[in-house]
Amino acid sequence: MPTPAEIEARYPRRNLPEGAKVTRVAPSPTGFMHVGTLYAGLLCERVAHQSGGVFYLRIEDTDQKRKVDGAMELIVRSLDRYGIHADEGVDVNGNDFGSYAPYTQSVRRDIYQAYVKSLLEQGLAYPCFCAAEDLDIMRKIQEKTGVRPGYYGKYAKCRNLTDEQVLENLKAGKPFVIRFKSSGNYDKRMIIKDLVKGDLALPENDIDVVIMKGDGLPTYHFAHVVDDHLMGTTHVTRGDEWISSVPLHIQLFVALGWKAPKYAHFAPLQKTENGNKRKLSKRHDPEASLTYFWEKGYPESALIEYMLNLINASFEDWRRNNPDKDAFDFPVNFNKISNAAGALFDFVKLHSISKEVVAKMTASQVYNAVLKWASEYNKPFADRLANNKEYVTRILNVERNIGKKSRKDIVKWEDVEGDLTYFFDDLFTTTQAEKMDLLKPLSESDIQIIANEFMAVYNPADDKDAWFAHIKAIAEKHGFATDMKAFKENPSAFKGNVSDVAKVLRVLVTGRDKTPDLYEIMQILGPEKVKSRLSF
RNA sequence: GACCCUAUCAUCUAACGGUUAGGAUACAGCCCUCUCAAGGCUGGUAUACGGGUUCGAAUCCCGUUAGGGUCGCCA
Repeated sequence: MPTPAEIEARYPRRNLPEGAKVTRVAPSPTGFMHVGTLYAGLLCERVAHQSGGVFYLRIEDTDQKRKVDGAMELIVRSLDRYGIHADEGVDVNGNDFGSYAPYTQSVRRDIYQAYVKSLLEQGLAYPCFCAAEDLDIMRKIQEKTGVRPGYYGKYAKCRNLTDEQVLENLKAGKPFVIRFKSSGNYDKRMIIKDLVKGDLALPENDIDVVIMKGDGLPTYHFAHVVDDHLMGTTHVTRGDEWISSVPLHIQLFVALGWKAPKYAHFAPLQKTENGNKRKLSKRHDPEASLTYFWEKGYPESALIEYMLNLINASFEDWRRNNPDKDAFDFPVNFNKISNAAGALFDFVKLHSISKEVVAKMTASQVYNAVLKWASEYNKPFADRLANNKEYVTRILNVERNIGKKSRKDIVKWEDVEGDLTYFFDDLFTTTQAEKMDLLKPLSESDIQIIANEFMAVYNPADDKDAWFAHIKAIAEKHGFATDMKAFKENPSAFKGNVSDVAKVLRVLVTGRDKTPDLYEIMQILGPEKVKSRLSF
């Protein structure tokens, strides 16, 4: 086992310029990627890199029971996918890169143990032989008698075992854990400076927490302190469920003679249910998992922009003033994180952001993204896309005026297939009856006449104005208003207006009464398809 | 039960003792218009409640209520 001095020598203090921040994201390999991990990762990555510092990835796998195969890969790929790249950490195969390796806690066992040993020697820690059942009973008694539950003060039974007693237990082969011998006074408060929450007055920790478990691995508390010291983390960013542990963590830093990092605790993402807000839960909420967003095909940049918006509300203004900049250029600020009570994960807002993001993409960018999505989640659709690249790209280009007033109707890649149905004969399944239903007030013979007359004059070579002139002419001939103002002033004088005539063509050609620009649709479909759909 | 945190439109939030309480999203209406979008314009009973402090409170203090969190050999 190395000595603390040897370890310190192996992990020297980082030599970084003034103000450079070192942050990390530290997920557990449970096989579940929570959106909150992306949120934290994005925040930390931005803060570190915008300050000229270091962002690293650490795998917190001290709970071997929850470890899942392939989880490492999921973590790395997830972050990668959203453009969050660590300077140090592990790769998809779990291999380390960076000079503070290893970055997987279970591999750092001897490091933690060296420090545990040192605390033991200083009398700042002790072995505890209490069984889980004994602790349960103790807790129940405490609850019943109304005392604060926990292993502290007179309830810390193993705290004052003599060397002989300890030796005896060890000889008997009794399992044990190592506890920190706390000198804190619960009735005293300590001021904790938090970058997000401000100053907090928290009671000192007086609980003799477990720092090393029966399996020889550290608990989160101990691993956090040892790793963030050795790896030189300057800013610890994590969920605010950790706030009440900060006094303990500070205590541990002091006991080990180290300087504690700065802390930034953010509130977890919430959702509403039955009128109440609650934490997004991995058990109950599919949208808590990043895989949900992959399955639906939310553009990565949309989720990133949405998260930035939650991190700092000023992102919106920044985006409006910098429409063409990369979202990663947005300066993220700890102090402006104000989701004090926990922000609701708002899909309506995400959708609005996503529409903007997609509207800024070119048709071929959209095509590629949809194809990539479909290859994984909708194979038949992927084949169709691959076999009709130019055709689909043309379709996606309808009313796509980059930088100008572009259509904003695609939220996520999943939506695209449904918008394409009437461009393919085998997907175009609207029946004659359904069409007539959509055109309801008009009679079938009226519809037939309009269709026939349009077919007679339809020329694919016409430009849009000429095309529309035909529709107007038909409208006029049959008593439909061509002047909207005139129609509005006296609707009863007309059979309808031009839009009703256009609607006939729209429904016959597409099977829908709401579509993008009909002229462009006809151009893309080509005269053959247009004619066959207009004929009865 | 103890301790901690939080409370502004439906939602995310701005305001850090002086604003007609601002913006975005959503919603509604109007305009534009071959439909739908997009775009433009307009709109709405927001400072949880009750006390203080102050010339002046969303902002500071106290209490109430409501939410969230922690009290594990899980992180």
